[in-house]
Amino acid sequence: MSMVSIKDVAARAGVSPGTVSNVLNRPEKVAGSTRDRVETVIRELGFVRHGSASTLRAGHSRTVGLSVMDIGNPFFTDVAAGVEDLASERGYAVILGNSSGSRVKEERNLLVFAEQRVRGVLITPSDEDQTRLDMLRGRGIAVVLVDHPAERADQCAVAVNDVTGGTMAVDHLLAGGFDSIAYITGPSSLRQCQDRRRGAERALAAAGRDPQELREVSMPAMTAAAGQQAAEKLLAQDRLPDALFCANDLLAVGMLRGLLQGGVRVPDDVSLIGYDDIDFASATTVSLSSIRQPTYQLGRVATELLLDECDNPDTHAHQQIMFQPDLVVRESTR
Amino acid sequence: MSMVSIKDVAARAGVSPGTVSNVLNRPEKVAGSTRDRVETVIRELGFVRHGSASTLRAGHSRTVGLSVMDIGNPFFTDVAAGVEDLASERGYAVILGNSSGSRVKEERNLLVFAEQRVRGVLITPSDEDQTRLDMLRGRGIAVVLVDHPAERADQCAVAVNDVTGGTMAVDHLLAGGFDSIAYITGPSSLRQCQDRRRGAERALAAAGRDPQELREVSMPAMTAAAGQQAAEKLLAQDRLPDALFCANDLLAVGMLRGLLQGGVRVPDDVSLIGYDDIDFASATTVSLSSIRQPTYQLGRVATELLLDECDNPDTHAHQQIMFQPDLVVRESTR
DNA sequence: GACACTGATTAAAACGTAACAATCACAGAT
DNA sequence: ATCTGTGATTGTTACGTTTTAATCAGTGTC
Repeated sequence: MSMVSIKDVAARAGVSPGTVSNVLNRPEKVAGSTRDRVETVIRELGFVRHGSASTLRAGHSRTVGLSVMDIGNPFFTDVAAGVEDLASERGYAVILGNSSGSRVKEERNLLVFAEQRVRGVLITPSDEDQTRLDMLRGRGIAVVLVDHPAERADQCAVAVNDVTGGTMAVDHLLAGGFDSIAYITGPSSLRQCQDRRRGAERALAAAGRDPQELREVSMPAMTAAAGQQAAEKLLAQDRLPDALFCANDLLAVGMLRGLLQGGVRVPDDVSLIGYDDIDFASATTVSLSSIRQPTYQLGRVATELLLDECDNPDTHAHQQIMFQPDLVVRESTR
Repeated sequence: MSMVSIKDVAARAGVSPGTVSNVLNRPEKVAGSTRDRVETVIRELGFVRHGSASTLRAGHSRTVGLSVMDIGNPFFTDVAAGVEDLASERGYAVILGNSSGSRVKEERNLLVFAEQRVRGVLITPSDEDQTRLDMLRGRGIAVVLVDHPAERADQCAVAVNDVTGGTMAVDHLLAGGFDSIAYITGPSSLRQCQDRRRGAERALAAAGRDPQELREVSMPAMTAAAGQQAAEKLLAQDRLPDALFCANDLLAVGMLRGLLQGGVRVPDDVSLIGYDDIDFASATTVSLSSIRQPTYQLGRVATELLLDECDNPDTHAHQQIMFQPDLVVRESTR
């Protein structure tokens, strides 16, 4: 219980608390001999800096917040891996918040970030409401959008072109000669879902077809469980589409499971393509065609921008980066 | 930039800072009318409590640390979901640290936890070294072991019986009449890997066979990539085993992929069983038999114990909880 | 021997909050 | 009119660190 403070270290080493603080934060300012002495005492006493006291006095912490929509989705864990790698290289700690797609949970996470006085926040926003983010910025907290393009120029953002991705997916399905195509999607409030749909419609239009004929099955979540329910919905209808475009791989995995259980053969009866190209996509019953995104890079680059904004606020120039997705063809569309 | 503090709120509401603090922490101590007034001012000014100042003064924070071995493994994200759900129900925030199986990263995460003065730590330890955990306890930080039994009685721990699980898996394989069985495992330093092996050997012994005949392929990581490499190793050997027991499902997924690519049929040529029963296990090319663990519960119960130790330190009694695993049979062992 | 200069160290003042003892206002009892 | 008790509020102190200005001890110069 007896916390050892910077004063205890100072007393034991025969220096002032200020010197110990210098050893910790500006080692070059203190003479080699005293530095060594202080460092041994720190080790002897097992001193650990009180982060809160430090943050309070310094006015800022060495942590960043990361808010993701679904920690159970490998897409986001890959992003998180990229964030954490770069952050810890730069000596920052990451506080991870999972909103599970719920607005209130996201709000609560942002509140925690604000209370902890994180240096910056990386967020995959679950809606288009910018006011909460502006609130953070007003508090001097840098905000970078992840997997979301910026509609304004006064912020950094890193995204992947989802319209292009949607077009790629449906172009690929159309090339297979499929007639009726359905789009299996999550909440239509999600920009990702909207954009991928727009891309899909664009592909139809480019092929000289009516974008309106794209059937849609919308689910409240983008999980495997939701995908399976979508399959049941589809099977209950009279006529099955020829090809399915799922808004992410989890939906596709669940859809695949549901279809097979319903006796539908993939790709013989129905073709199927997902989105994200998560690691498991190549391991499913029928391996999944998908749209690959540079996921890890997404997290890493976003963090790069965030830390630049934090550490060089004067020279920092906001950037909006847009990656391009890739088509990965596997069995489910052969 | 201009941070609004408790004093600003107090001035605007015409009360003392102490009263504002009371509104925040012991609302029942303050008269209804003043409470309402203060609360409106808080909203008007957009005041957010300075968590660091609060922690510094109060001597403890409202956060717990969670250190997992591999955030890319669905097993751990399920555990994390359980932890986060209960923690946020109780008003605690979770700081998630991913050690990626590296001892130094785990150490670094624990240091961050100590600096942040978290109230408690939940950890899936990556080795048997208790000194670092005792160090935390010495600082007044509660520690609960997750997915790891306690060898001492002075701590809480929540685990699943891995020896039983290993026995179940190999019992099941033996019941299929398989002759030569191999154990595909991660680092042998991991208790999980050891215990599951012991369980496997026990099953062999109980069947009147020599436990020594269990072949072993040990990989440095427990990922799908490692599983695929293990498959290549196995295929390079002259004779393939009849059945494979993989120490977790990620290894099994990779193994499955590797075997199929090598032209080996599952389960016709080789039977395969994994461990954890992650969500994807039922969606793989050949659906995976596995050993199911109460993963979400593991995280939830561990957090329950941790918060009890934090909030009721005097009445708290340390508990060691051991869950039992279940066998799930699917195609890969039919 | 006084001087300025340099590099190393220190003393002291914050940072925003929680907690405790002290004060206050006021009603009811004597 | 005084006292007591109660509930509401306030003043003050301390938490552990960082930071700035001030002090100190040398070293070399004129």
